[in-house]
Amino acid sequence: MTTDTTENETPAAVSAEELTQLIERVETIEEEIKGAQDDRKDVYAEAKARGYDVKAMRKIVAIRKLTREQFQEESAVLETYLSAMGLA
Amino acid sequence: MTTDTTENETPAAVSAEELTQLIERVETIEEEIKGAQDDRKDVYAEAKARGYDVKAMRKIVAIRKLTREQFQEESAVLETYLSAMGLA
Amino acid sequence: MTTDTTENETPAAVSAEELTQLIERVETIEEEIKGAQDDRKDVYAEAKARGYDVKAMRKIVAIRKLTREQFQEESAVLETYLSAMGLA
Amino acid sequence: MTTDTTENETPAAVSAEELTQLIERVETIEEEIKGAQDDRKDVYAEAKARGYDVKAMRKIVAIRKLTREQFQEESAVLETYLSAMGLA
DNA sequence: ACGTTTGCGCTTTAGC
DNA sequence: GCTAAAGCGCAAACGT
Repeated sequence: MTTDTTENETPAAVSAEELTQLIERVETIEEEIKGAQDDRKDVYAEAKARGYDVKAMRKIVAIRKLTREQFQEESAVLETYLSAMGLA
Repeated sequence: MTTDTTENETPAAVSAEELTQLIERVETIEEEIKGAQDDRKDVYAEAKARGYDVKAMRKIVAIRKLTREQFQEESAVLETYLSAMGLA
Repeated sequence: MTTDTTENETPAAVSAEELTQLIERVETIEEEIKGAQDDRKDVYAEAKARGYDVKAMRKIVAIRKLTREQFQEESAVLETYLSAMGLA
Repeated sequence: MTTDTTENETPAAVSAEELTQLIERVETIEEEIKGAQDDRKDVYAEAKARGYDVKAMRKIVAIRKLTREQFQEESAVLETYLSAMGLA
Protein backbone atom coordinates (compact mmCIF):
# COMPACT_ATOMS: atom_id res chain seq x y z
CA MET A 1 0.00 0.00 0.00
CA THR A 2 1.62 3.21 -1.12
CA THR A 3 0.92 6.29 0.95
CA ASP A 4 3.27 7.92 -1.48
CA THR A 5 3.01 11.66 -1.93
CA THR A 6 3.95 11.76 -5.56
CA GLU A 7 3.50 8.72 -7.74
CA ASN A 8 4.56 5.15 -7.65
CA GLU A 9 8.13 4.14 -7.28
CA THR A 10 10.13 1.86 -9.54
CA PRO A 11 13.50 1.92 -7.78
CA ALA A 12 16.25 0.20 -9.63
CA ALA A 13 14.89 0.35 -13.16
CA VAL A 14 17.34 3.13 -13.87
CA SER A 15 17.25 3.98 -17.55
CA ALA A 16 20.10 6.12 -18.84
CA GLU A 17 17.77 7.55 -21.41
CA GLU A 18 15.12 8.54 -18.92
CA LEU A 19 17.73 10.00 -16.61
CA THR A 20 19.09 12.11 -19.43
CA GLN A 21 15.61 13.38 -20.17
CA LEU A 22 15.09 14.41 -16.58
CA ILE A 23 18.43 16.18 -16.38
CA GLU A 24 17.75 18.03 -19.58
CA ARG A 25 14.39 19.14 -18.27
CA VAL A 26 16.13 20.58 -15.23
CA GLU A 27 18.67 22.33 -17.43
CA THR A 28 15.98 23.81 -19.65
CA ILE A 29 14.22 25.17 -16.60
CA GLU A 30 17.46 26.62 -15.30
CA GLU A 31 17.94 28.41 -18.60
CA GLU A 32 14.49 29.91 -18.18
CA ILE A 33 15.45 31.09 -14.73
CA LYS A 34 18.65 32.61 -16.02
CA GLY A 35 16.78 34.29 -18.85
CA ALA A 36 14.18 35.76 -16.52
CA GLN A 37 16.88 37.03 -14.20
CA ASP A 38 18.48 38.77 -17.16
CA ASP A 39 15.12 40.23 -18.13
CA ARG A 40 14.73 41.68 -14.66
CA LYS A 41 18.19 43.13 -14.91
CA ASP A 42 17.19 44.74 -18.20
CA VAL A 43 14.08 46.30 -16.69
CA TYR A 44 16.15 47.85 -13.93
CA ALA A 45 18.67 49.09 -16.48
CA GLU A 46 15.86 50.64 -18.50
CA ALA A 47 14.44 52.27 -15.38
CA LYS A 48 17.85 53.66 -14.54
CA ALA A 49 18.21 55.05 -18.06
CA ARG A 50 14.88 56.82 -17.57
CA GLY A 51 16.18 58.43 -14.42
CA TYR A 52 14.67 56.25 -11.73
CA ASP A 53 16.47 55.24 -8.57
CA VAL A 54 17.01 51.51 -8.96
CA LYS A 55 17.91 50.92 -5.34
CA ALA A 56 14.67 52.52 -4.21
CA MET A 57 12.74 50.48 -6.77
CA ARG A 58 14.20 47.28 -5.35
CA LYS A 59 13.00 48.30 -1.94
CA ILE A 60 9.50 48.94 -3.24
CA VAL A 61 9.42 45.51 -4.83
CA ALA A 62 10.58 43.95 -1.56
CA ILE A 63 7.98 45.82 0.48
CA ARG A 64 5.14 44.87 -1.84
CA LYS A 65 6.30 41.28 -1.67
CA LEU A 66 6.20 41.32 2.13
CA THR A 67 2.77 42.88 2.03
CA ARG A 68 1.51 40.14 -0.25
CA GLU A 69 2.98 37.50 2.04
CA GLN A 70 1.21 39.08 4.98
CA PHE A 71 -2.10 38.79 3.18
CA GLN A 72 -1.30 35.18 2.48
CA GLU A 73 -0.54 34.71 6.16
CA GLU A 74 -3.91 36.16 6.95
CA SER A 75 -5.75 33.97 4.51
CA ALA A 76 -3.87 30.98 5.89
CA VAL A 77 -5.20 31.87 9.32
CA LEU A 78 -8.63 32.32 7.81
CA GLU A 79 -8.42 28.89 6.23
CA THR A 80 -7.39 27.44 9.55
CA TYR A 81 -10.42 28.98 11.21
CA LEU A 82 -12.73 27.85 8.44
CA SER A 83 -11.27 24.41 8.66
CA ALA A 84 -11.63 24.33 12.45
CA MET A 85 -15.27 25.24 12.00
CA GLY A 86 -15.75 22.48 9.49
CA LEU A 87 -16.30 24.98 6.69
CA ALA A 88 -13.17 24.28 4.69
CA MET B 1 27.26 63.58 -25.86
CA THR B 2 27.42 61.04 -23.07
CA THR B 3 28.25 57.52 -24.06
CA ASP B 4 24.92 56.08 -23.12
CA THR B 5 24.60 52.33 -23.11
CA THR B 6 20.89 52.10 -23.33
CA GLU B 7 18.65 54.96 -24.33
CA ASN B 8 18.11 58.53 -23.34
CA GLU B 9 17.88 59.79 -19.83
CA THR B 10 15.17 61.92 -18.24
CA PRO B 11 16.23 62.03 -14.58
CA ALA B 12 13.83 63.65 -12.22
CA ALA B 13 10.62 63.55 -14.22
CA VAL B 14 9.35 60.69 -12.11
CA SER B 15 5.99 59.59 -13.41
CA ALA B 16 4.07 57.48 -10.90
CA GLU B 17 2.40 55.72 -13.78
CA GLU B 18 5.61 54.83 -15.54
CA LEU B 19 7.20 53.75 -12.28
CA THR B 20 4.27 51.48 -11.53
CA GLN B 21 4.58 49.92 -14.97
CA LEU B 22 8.25 49.18 -14.40
CA ILE B 23 7.67 47.73 -10.95
CA GLU B 24 4.91 45.52 -12.25
CA ARG B 25 7.14 44.27 -15.02
CA VAL B 26 9.71 43.28 -12.42
CA GLU B 27 7.06 41.56 -10.34
CA THR B 28 5.75 39.61 -13.31
CA ILE B 29 9.26 38.42 -14.07
CA GLU B 30 9.78 37.40 -10.46
CA GLU B 31 6.63 35.32 -10.63
CA GLU B 32 8.11 33.56 -13.66
CA ILE B 33 11.28 32.87 -11.71
CA LYS B 34 9.33 31.48 -8.78
CA GLY B 35 7.28 29.32 -11.10
CA ALA B 36 10.34 27.94 -12.84
CA GLN B 37 11.98 27.16 -9.49
CA ASP B 38 8.88 25.21 -8.52
CA ASP B 39 8.96 23.38 -11.83
CA ARG B 40 12.54 22.34 -11.18
CA LYS B 41 11.56 21.11 -7.78
CA ASP B 42 8.79 19.07 -9.36
CA VAL B 43 11.15 17.47 -11.82
CA TYR B 44 13.43 16.35 -9.01
CA ALA B 45 10.43 15.03 -7.09
CA GLU B 46 9.32 13.10 -10.13
CA ALA B 47 12.80 11.70 -10.61
CA LYS B 48 12.90 10.61 -7.01
CA ALA B 49 9.52 8.93 -7.37
CA ARG B 50 10.91 6.98 -10.33
CA GLY B 51 13.76 5.73 -8.22
CA TYR B 52 16.58 8.02 -9.29
CA ASP B 53 19.20 9.35 -6.92
CA VAL B 54 18.39 13.05 -6.69
CA LYS B 55 21.58 14.00 -4.92
CA ALA B 56 23.64 12.48 -7.71
CA MET B 57 21.45 14.18 -10.30
CA ARG B 58 22.07 17.54 -8.73
CA LYS B 59 25.79 16.94 -8.87
CA ILE B 60 25.61 15.96 -12.51
CA VAL B 61 23.72 19.14 -13.29
CA ALA B 62 26.38 21.09 -11.39
CA ILE B 63 29.22 19.41 -13.29
CA ARG B 64 27.63 20.09 -16.65
CA LYS B 65 27.10 23.68 -15.65
CA LEU B 66 30.76 24.06 -14.71
CA THR B 67 31.70 22.60 -18.06
CA ARG B 68 29.58 25.15 -19.87
CA GLU B 69 31.04 27.97 -17.81
CA GLN B 70 34.50 26.77 -18.64
CA PHE B 71 33.76 26.87 -22.36
CA GLN B 72 32.47 30.39 -21.88
CA GLU B 73 35.69 31.41 -20.17
CA GLU B 74 37.80 29.72 -22.78
CA SER B 75 36.02 31.55 -25.56
CA ALA B 76 36.48 34.78 -23.66
CA VAL B 77 40.19 34.29 -23.19
CA LEU B 78 40.53 33.41 -26.86
CA GLU B 79 38.78 36.65 -27.76
CA THR B 80 41.11 38.49 -25.45
CA TYR B 81 44.13 37.03 -27.21
CA LEU B 82 42.76 37.75 -30.67
CA SER B 83 41.92 41.26 -29.60
CA ALA B 84 45.40 41.74 -28.16
CA MET B 85 46.83 40.63 -31.51
CA GLY B 86 44.68 43.12 -33.35
CA LEU B 87 42.55 40.40 -34.88
CA ALA B 88 39.35 41.30 -33.10
CA MET C 1 18.50 18.50 26.77
CA THR C 2 18.85 20.21 23.43
CA THR C 3 20.20 18.25 20.50
CA ASP C 4 23.45 20.10 20.21
CA THR C 5 25.53 19.54 17.13
CA THR C 6 28.84 20.90 18.28
CA GLU C 7 29.82 21.13 21.90
CA ASN C 8 28.18 22.43 25.01
CA GLU C 9 26.22 25.59 25.00
CA THR C 10 26.35 28.35 27.58
CA PRO C 11 23.88 30.85 26.12
CA ALA C 12 23.49 33.96 28.14
CA ALA C 13 26.71 33.90 30.12
CA VAL C 14 28.15 36.49 27.79
CA SER C 15 31.60 37.41 28.95
CA ALA C 16 32.73 40.72 27.51
CA GLU C 17 36.27 39.54 27.70
CA GLU C 18 35.68 36.33 25.83
CA LEU C 19 33.59 38.11 23.25
CA THR C 20 36.33 40.64 22.69
CA GLN C 21 38.83 37.84 22.19
CA LEU C 22 36.65 36.22 19.57
CA ILE C 23 36.02 39.48 17.74
CA GLU C 24 39.71 40.25 17.70
CA ARG C 25 40.49 36.84 16.29
CA VAL C 26 38.05 37.55 13.47
CA GLU C 27 39.62 40.92 12.86
CA THR C 28 43.10 39.46 12.74
CA ILE C 29 41.97 36.95 10.17
CA GLU C 30 40.33 39.68 8.13
CA GLU C 31 43.60 41.56 8.09
CA GLU C 32 45.23 38.47 6.67
CA ILE C 33 42.58 38.30 3.98
CA LYS C 34 43.07 41.95 3.13
CA GLY C 35 46.82 41.47 3.00
CA ALA C 36 46.55 38.48 0.70
CA GLN C 37 44.18 40.37 -1.58
CA ASP C 38 46.73 43.14 -1.80
CA ASP C 39 49.45 40.62 -2.56
CA ARG C 40 47.40 39.26 -5.41
CA LYS C 41 46.91 42.76 -6.70
CA ASP C 42 50.67 43.27 -6.57
CA VAL C 43 51.33 40.11 -8.54
CA TYR C 44 48.99 41.27 -11.28
CA ALA C 45 50.63 44.69 -11.26
CA GLU C 46 54.04 43.06 -11.58
CA ALA C 47 52.79 40.88 -14.42
CA LYS C 48 51.43 43.91 -16.20
CA ALA C 49 54.73 45.71 -15.76
CA ARG C 50 56.45 42.77 -17.41
CA GLY C 51 54.17 43.03 -20.38
CA TYR C 52 51.64 40.31 -19.70
CA ASP C 53 47.96 40.63 -20.48
CA VAL C 54 46.35 40.79 -17.04
CA LYS C 55 42.82 40.31 -18.30
CA ALA C 56 43.82 37.09 -20.01
CA MET C 57 45.69 35.97 -16.91
CA ARG C 58 42.61 36.46 -14.79
CA LYS C 59 40.61 34.34 -17.18
CA ILE C 60 43.20 31.60 -17.10
CA VAL C 61 43.07 31.58 -13.32
CA ALA C 62 39.27 31.40 -13.55
CA ILE C 63 39.38 28.47 -15.97
CA ARG C 64 41.79 26.53 -13.79
CA LYS C 65 39.60 27.19 -10.81
CA LEU C 66 36.54 25.86 -12.63
CA THR C 67 38.53 22.77 -13.57
CA ARG C 68 39.40 22.14 -9.95
CA GLU C 69 35.81 22.67 -8.89
CA GLN C 70 34.72 20.21 -11.52
CA PHE C 71 37.07 17.56 -10.20
CA GLN C 72 35.69 18.19 -6.74
CA GLU C 73 32.16 17.67 -7.99
CA GLU C 74 33.15 14.59 -9.91
CA SER C 75 34.72 13.05 -6.85
CA ALA C 76 31.62 13.90 -4.88
CA VAL C 77 29.28 12.28 -7.37
CA LEU C 78 31.48 9.21 -7.44
CA GLU C 79 31.25 8.96 -3.68
CA THR C 80 27.52 9.31 -3.95
CA TYR C 81 27.37 6.41 -6.39
CA LEU C 82 29.64 4.21 -4.30
CA SER C 83 27.61 5.02 -1.23
CA ALA C 84 24.38 4.20 -3.06
CA MET C 85 25.89 0.84 -3.99
CA GLY C 86 26.81 0.14 -0.39
CA LEU C 87 30.51 0.47 -1.14
CA ALA C 88 31.15 3.59 0.88
CA MET D 1 68.90 52.43 -9.62
CA THR D 2 65.27 52.07 -10.38
CA THR D 3 63.15 53.58 -7.64
CA ASP D 4 60.30 52.13 -9.60
CA THR D 5 57.69 50.35 -7.56
CA THR D 6 56.88 47.80 -10.14
CA GLU D 7 60.14 47.47 -12.09
CA ASN D 8 60.64 48.17 -15.73
CA GLU D 9 58.61 46.93 -18.59
CA THR D 10 59.60 44.34 -21.16
CA PRO D 11 56.42 44.07 -23.21
CA ALA D 12 56.42 41.29 -25.72
CA ALA D 13 59.05 39.03 -24.22
CA VAL D 14 56.30 36.72 -23.06
CA SER D 15 57.83 33.65 -21.48
CA ALA D 16 55.50 30.72 -20.87
CA GLU D 17 57.58 29.75 -17.89
CA GLU D 18 57.42 33.15 -16.29
CA LEU D 19 53.71 33.39 -16.97
CA THR D 20 53.15 30.06 -15.26
CA GLN D 21 55.10 31.26 -12.25
CA LEU D 22 52.96 34.36 -11.97
CA ILE D 23 49.73 32.43 -12.27
CA GLU D 24 50.85 29.96 -9.65
CA ARG D 25 51.71 32.79 -7.31
CA VAL D 26 48.19 34.12 -7.73
CA GLU D 27 46.75 30.69 -7.08
CA THR D 28 48.83 30.22 -3.95
CA ILE D 29 47.60 33.54 -2.65
CA GLU D 30 44.02 32.59 -3.42
CA GLU D 31 44.48 29.43 -1.41
CA GLU D 32 45.63 31.55 1.51
CA ILE D 33 42.53 33.68 1.16
CA LYS D 34 40.33 30.62 1.10
CA GLY D 35 42.09 29.22 4.14
CA ALA D 36 41.67 32.43 6.09
CA GLN D 37 37.99 32.60 5.17
CA ASP D 38 37.58 29.09 6.53
CA ASP D 39 39.39 30.10 9.71
CA ARG D 40 36.99 32.97 10.19
CA LYS D 41 34.11 30.60 9.67
CA ASP D 42 35.56 28.37 12.39
CA VAL D 43 35.84 31.24 14.83
CA TYR D 44 32.20 32.12 14.30
CA ALA D 45 31.25 28.47 14.74
CA GLU D 46 33.19 28.34 17.97
CA ALA D 47 31.51 31.52 19.17
CA LYS D 48 28.13 30.06 18.36
CA ALA D 49 28.98 26.91 20.30
CA ARG D 50 29.80 29.09 23.29
CA GLY D 51 26.41 30.70 23.09
CA TYR D 52 27.20 33.95 21.30
CA ASP D 53 24.97 35.53 18.69
CA VAL D 54 26.95 35.26 15.48
CA LYS D 55 24.81 37.70 13.58
CA ALA D 56 25.38 40.36 16.22
CA MET D 57 29.08 39.62 16.23
CA ARG D 58 29.26 40.21 12.50
CA LYS D 59 27.63 43.57 12.98
CA ILE D 60 30.13 44.51 15.64
CA VAL D 61 32.99 43.61 13.35
CA ALA D 62 31.46 45.70 10.58
CA ILE D 63 30.94 48.69 12.86
CA ARG D 64 34.47 48.57 14.20
CA LYS D 65 35.75 48.36 10.66
CA LEU D 66 33.84 51.46 9.69
CA THR D 67 35.16 53.27 12.72
CA ARG D 68 38.71 52.36 11.80
CA GLU D 69 38.16 53.56 8.25
CA GLN D 70 36.93 56.84 9.59
CA PHE D 71 40.12 57.29 11.54
CA GLN D 72 42.06 56.45 8.41
CA GLU D 73 40.05 59.08 6.58
CA GLU D 74 41.06 61.55 9.24
CA SER D 75 44.73 60.64 9.12
CA ALA D 76 44.58 60.84 5.34
CA VAL D 77 43.31 64.37 5.70
CA LEU D 78 46.02 65.01 8.23
CA GLU D 79 48.65 63.75 5.82
CA THR D 80 47.23 65.97 3.15
CA TYR D 81 47.55 68.96 5.44
CA LEU D 82 51.05 68.00 6.49
CA SER D 83 52.00 67.53 2.89
CA ALA D 84 50.47 70.85 1.93
CA MET D 85 52.56 72.46 4.64
CA GLY D 86 55.71 70.81 3.39
CA LEU D 87 55.92 68.68 6.51
CA ALA D 88 55.27 65.30 4.99
C1' DA E 1 35.57 60.65 -12.31
C1' DC E 2 32.42 57.22 -14.15
C1' DG E 3 30.29 53.23 -15.19
C1' DT E 4 30.89 48.37 -15.26
C1' DT E 5 32.23 44.24 -13.40
C1' DT E 6 33.47 41.22 -9.67
C1' DG E 7 33.53 39.74 -4.89
C1' DC E 8 31.27 39.63 -0.07
C1' DG E 9 27.89 39.19 3.29
C1' DC E 10 23.01 38.54 4.50
C1' DT E 11 18.84 36.41 3.98
C1' DT E 12 15.97 32.93 2.71
C1' DT E 13 15.08 28.51 1.10
C1' DA E 14 15.87 23.64 0.41
C1' DG E 15 17.62 19.28 1.94
C1' DC E 16 18.77 15.93 5.55
C1' DG F 1 15.55 21.50 13.60
C1' DC F 2 19.90 22.27 11.97
C1' DT F 3 23.12 22.63 8.36
C1' DA F 4 24.26 23.71 3.76
C1' DA F 5 23.38 26.24 -0.55
C1' DA F 6 21.25 29.41 -3.61
C1' DG F 7 19.61 34.02 -4.63
C1' DC F 8 19.91 38.67 -3.80
C1' DG F 9 21.69 43.28 -2.76
C1' DC F 10 25.62 46.08 -1.50
C1' DA F 11 30.15 47.70 -1.98
C1' DA F 12 34.60 47.82 -3.39
C1' DA F 13 37.73 47.38 -7.44
C1' DC F 14 38.86 47.79 -12.04
C1' DG F 15 39.34 49.59 -16.45
C1' DT F 16 37.66 53.37 -19.52
